Amino acid sequence: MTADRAVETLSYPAPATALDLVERGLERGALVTLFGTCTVEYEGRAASSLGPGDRHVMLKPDGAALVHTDEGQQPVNWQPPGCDHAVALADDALVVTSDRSTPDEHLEVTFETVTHAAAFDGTDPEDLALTGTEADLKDRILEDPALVEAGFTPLATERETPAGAVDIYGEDDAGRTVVVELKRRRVGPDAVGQLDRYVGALRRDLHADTDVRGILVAPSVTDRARQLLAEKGLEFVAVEPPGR
Amino acid sequence: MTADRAVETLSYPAPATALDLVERGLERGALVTLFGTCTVEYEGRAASSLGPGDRHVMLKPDGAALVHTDEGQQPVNWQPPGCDHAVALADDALVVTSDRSTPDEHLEVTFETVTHAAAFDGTDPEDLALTGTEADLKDRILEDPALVEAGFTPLATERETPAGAVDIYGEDDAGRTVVVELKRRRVGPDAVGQLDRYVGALRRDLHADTDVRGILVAPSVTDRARQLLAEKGLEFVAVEPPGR
DNA sequence: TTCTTCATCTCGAAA
DNA sequence: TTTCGAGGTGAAGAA
Repeated sequence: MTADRAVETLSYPAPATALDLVERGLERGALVTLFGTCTVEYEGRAASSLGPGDRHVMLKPDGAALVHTDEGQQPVNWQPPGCDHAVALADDALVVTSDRSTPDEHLEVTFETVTHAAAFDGTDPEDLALTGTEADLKDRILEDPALVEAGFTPLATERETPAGAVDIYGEDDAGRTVVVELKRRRVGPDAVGQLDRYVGALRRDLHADTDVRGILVAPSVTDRARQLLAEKGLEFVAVEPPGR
Repeated sequence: MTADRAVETLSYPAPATALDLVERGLERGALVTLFGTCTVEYEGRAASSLGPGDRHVMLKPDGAALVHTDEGQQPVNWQPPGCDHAVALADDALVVTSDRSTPDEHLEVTFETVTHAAAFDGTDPEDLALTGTEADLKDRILEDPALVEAGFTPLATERETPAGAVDIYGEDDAGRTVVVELKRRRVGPDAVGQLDRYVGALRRDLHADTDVRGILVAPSVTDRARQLLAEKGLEFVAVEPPGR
């Protein structure tokens, strides 16, 4: 990048002109965007084809590629970070490709018209500070175990079992083993199945005379999940994640 | 939009000038992008804060908002479709907000410097044609049920049970009920739990003398999932999804 | 690398 | 509207 120009743009460029901007942008580690009429082909874990339309393409210096239409939060096509971007001319069309291996994946965007091209140079030193996650809910429970039930004593977090790591492992006031599974939001049947796997694994792992209780801690449960909890002999306690 | 200008751009605009472009762009249903130094605050299902840095902001006419850094496939902050975008000036800073209710969510991007602003007008009449999905795998099995096992007869798809809909419901050559759960990729313990829920629900639903087999059909399984299958008395058959 | 689980998951379909 | 499961899920942390 040049020190005095953090952005370089072109409107209605000739394909060769756009090619030059994109090539130089990728070369210097800029974030490159294109808007125009294009088709998109993808082949890799699956395969897709997208006919002509106006879309926004973003090529990131870390190798990520995103193709956005004017609708939806998710890109219509993409490539994850670590891909190699390339740009070329084919029959007067600008062709952008992004490839990777393991797994082999190929994305190809062919612009019949480039409406706009840009290369942005910038830095972002900041990390996102996020609250209200499952980790925050765990901290809240550990600070005040009575939120689960009076007399509950946490003994370990992320305790390993043959079925995976338990969110909070502890015991109740009668000395019975307690497995707590945490969810930051309303839960369905999948979370019950997860808790049941941990409880089952611990029942097999510990001595046969050990009683194991399973408690699902979340803001709320669906009807089907509640029924499943009853069938499996598991419990539910309503707790909101902190941080609003 | 004007018929002869499908894109409108500004480089290093004064805040008031950028405000004007963004307001008009949102008004006419254009896709609006901004690049510059900004801070981002979010509050809703969770809450987050992001200090100053250079980011790319995209406002879609359907109400989606995306904030991208130069790294990662996922936006660092976002708002789903259906939100109301607004833009304003505050102390000579350009402030972009995006709000929705149910749930109440608020996103606020404050630009200390706007490097670039653009409004794109376009249309996208095409739908993505995707192959290699679970639906394609289902079609493949229905065309050739012997891929599951010789003598397997599909009787229904999406058959409802108290635990949810079964991918393929059928019977084997001995007349036993068979529940097939399909996955387009290598499966872990979660898929086994899902199949087990369906099998359990059907065992309760059908007469007690009915034997119910559960078969997981996927390209491959993890070790832990295979062990879980054995514990639950469930089966696995390796089948690749078609397409490619 | 693979495995496992979380996610402001998103998205679509069905009830 | 809520519920449920798929997704080219992505991303993080651990083995």
